[in-house]
Amino acid sequence: MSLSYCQIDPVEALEGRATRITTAMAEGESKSRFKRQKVSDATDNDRANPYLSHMFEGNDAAGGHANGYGNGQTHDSAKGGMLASFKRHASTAKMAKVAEDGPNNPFKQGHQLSERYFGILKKRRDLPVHAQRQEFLDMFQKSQILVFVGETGSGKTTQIPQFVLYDDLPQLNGKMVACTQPRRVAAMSVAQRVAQELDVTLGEEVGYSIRFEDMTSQKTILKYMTDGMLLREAMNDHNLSRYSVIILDEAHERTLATDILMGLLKEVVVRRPDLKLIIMSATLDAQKFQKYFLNAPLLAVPGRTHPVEIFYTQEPERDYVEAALRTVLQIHATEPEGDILLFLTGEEEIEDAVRKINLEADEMIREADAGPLKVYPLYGTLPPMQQQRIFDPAPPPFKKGGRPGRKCIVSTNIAETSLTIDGIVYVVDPGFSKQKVYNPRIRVESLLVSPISKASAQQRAGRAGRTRPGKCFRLYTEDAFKKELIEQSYPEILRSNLASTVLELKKLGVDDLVHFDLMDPPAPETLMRALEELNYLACLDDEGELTRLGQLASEFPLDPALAVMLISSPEFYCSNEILSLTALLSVPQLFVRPASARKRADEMKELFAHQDGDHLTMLNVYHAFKSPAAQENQKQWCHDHFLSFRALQQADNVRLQLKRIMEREELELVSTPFEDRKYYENIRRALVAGFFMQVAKKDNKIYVTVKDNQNVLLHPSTVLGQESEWVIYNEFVLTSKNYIRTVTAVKPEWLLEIGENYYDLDTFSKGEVKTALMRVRDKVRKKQLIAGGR
DNA sequence: GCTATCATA
Repeated sequence: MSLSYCQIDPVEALEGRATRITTAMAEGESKSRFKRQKVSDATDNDRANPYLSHMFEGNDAAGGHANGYGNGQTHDSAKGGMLASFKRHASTAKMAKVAEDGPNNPFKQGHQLSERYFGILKKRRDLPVHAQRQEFLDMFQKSQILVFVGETGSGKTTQIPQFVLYDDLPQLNGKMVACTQPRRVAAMSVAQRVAQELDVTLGEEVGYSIRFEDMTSQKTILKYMTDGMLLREAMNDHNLSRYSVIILDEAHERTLATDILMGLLKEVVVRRPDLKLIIMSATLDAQKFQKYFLNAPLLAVPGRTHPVEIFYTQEPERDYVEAALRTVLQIHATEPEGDILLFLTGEEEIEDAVRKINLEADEMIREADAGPLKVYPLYGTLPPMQQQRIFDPAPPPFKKGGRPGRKCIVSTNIAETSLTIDGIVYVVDPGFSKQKVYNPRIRVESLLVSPISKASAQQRAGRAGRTRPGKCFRLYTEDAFKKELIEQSYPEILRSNLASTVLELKKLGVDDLVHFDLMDPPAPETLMRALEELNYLACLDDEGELTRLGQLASEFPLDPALAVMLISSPEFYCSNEILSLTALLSVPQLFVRPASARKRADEMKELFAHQDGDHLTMLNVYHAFKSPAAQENQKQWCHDHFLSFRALQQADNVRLQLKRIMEREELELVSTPFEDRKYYENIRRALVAGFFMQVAKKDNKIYVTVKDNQNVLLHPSTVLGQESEWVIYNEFVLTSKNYIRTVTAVKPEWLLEIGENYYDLDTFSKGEVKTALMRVRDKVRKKQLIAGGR
């Protein structure tokens, strides 16, 4: 298909390109490769600026004589105040307007509304959703479930929960309104914005709840939270009884947590007729939500955006990176002022592209009198300081009245949803992103560069119209867009290993997984694999019921194998160490290896290396990080040792959270004395308790995974030598070859002893692994016999 | 001889 590409040497491809551009410019046909198609709406959004709040003092606690001002309505009574005449689910937009107009704060007894409040109120009433407030209320009051469609810029995330507050009055019966977000930053910044809009202190009437931070109190009536957080709460309160209304925002993103919540809430609304549910989504798939929720009524509100012109290539591009670079330079040479956003797939590709654009731009400046061009990379693992640079203003022209300067941001799809950059006028979309895929047959998750969906393409285009009309250059044909791109990306639940999810569902009280009503049910094989995995981990018994161990494991925000390893670790006298290791294994890569200093980075890593493997090496790193020498200036220390400060900090944070759960569940925190000969051996044995299913055995030169019989290689980043016969691994990475990464040497006797059920040799197919294990088993038996005989 | 999209508890 035309979206695929053949890899050609990019440098070679780039040569001869400068001429092409110059010719194109000279002939005035710079956009000849593109066919103008249609005008689409782009995005704008009113989302809160997290920095905004610092501009205001934001405290009105000093004021507040309660008196019945104006409209003869009230003095502030204990119940209602400004809202005294409101009845639950019987209010009108008009009534809300009167209450909003003050002068007293309807949600904060005895407080007058501030000047800032009225300033914001004016702007709020300009938002598209406000025109349909009454319509919204009519539907909300009539129906238990409502699907709400609002394009970006409609104001749905900030306004709808407030509309709900005025009509649901959760304070009257001690309940809350919840609004979920897929991302933590969004939950935080939206809560902050809405607290301002309601003229209350963040954390009081309006709060948020995310992992590591609960910014709510007894007073809270509106709570923004991550979808994962609400799911956690559901585990201990199957009816989510603290809430009278639950709003699932950004449902179209179809995160795993959102999908599970939808399935769950579909059941909860039956048990709780008093609970109302609002599903908020972008336009495209609204009907699908409606249908899933038994034809719930739908309300649609337009967004407010600037138009974006879309251009397609006439012919498919062979090499999307080369085509992307060419397009960026062409825009710079020929288009009026405005910044550029280019979407590529990963760190290396992006750094490479940044380098090349810089080179070419310099040449254009020298030879074609082009304006200055600042190029910035953007991806998730980029240090925050460098991420911040994308917000720097574009460079000014070289001389007054000269050709305009601009910035060009080369980004992963982090700029598609998570980060918005103002001032982007041109988007270049090659049509690819890295996506997670799961192969249940070999139980491997991997990342693959794949064509994006139509919905993603639209989202990307929208990024060009945030501040004014923009243009989007799609590096594929219109035909490819129409015929080859799927409508929506596959939801995460269809692309993941579901071991964690199945454990969560069990804990949520869902017994019959097969009949659990999910919007997109995963393949039966994926479910079977998950159940099998949990059974081997002894989290589920043979009947599929949650065991005591499974109950415990579900308390931890960890993959089941990691949770089981942690819970078992006191038996191996090393729970303190496994606690650290578990935290380290659940954060991003510790070791930093910049292209410019690979050798020095490797030398530094050598300092921490442990001959028995990467897990122990990571533990050494953590211990060194916590040593007095490093604590003095952690950041510098990490930098000097080519370690990721962010990852280590995060690991510290996770460790603390896990430790609290250990203490709550009365799991002992113990260590083998460091001087003890068995210090490291105990840790390696504990590893086996969680990862006995991820073992490989050396067979001649290559390794073969146990049971799945996959040929694998040790990842070159390992500290382990080639001589270890049996290894456990943390992950299977499928790139240029099959690699196993983060590996540690183990003894086969431990596998038979600690992973007893899995290592029932009758279940093994004939082969080198089985024969070797049988030999080990016989040896162990003989030893036991002799020992027993004495 | 190394290819980490983005999130989440």
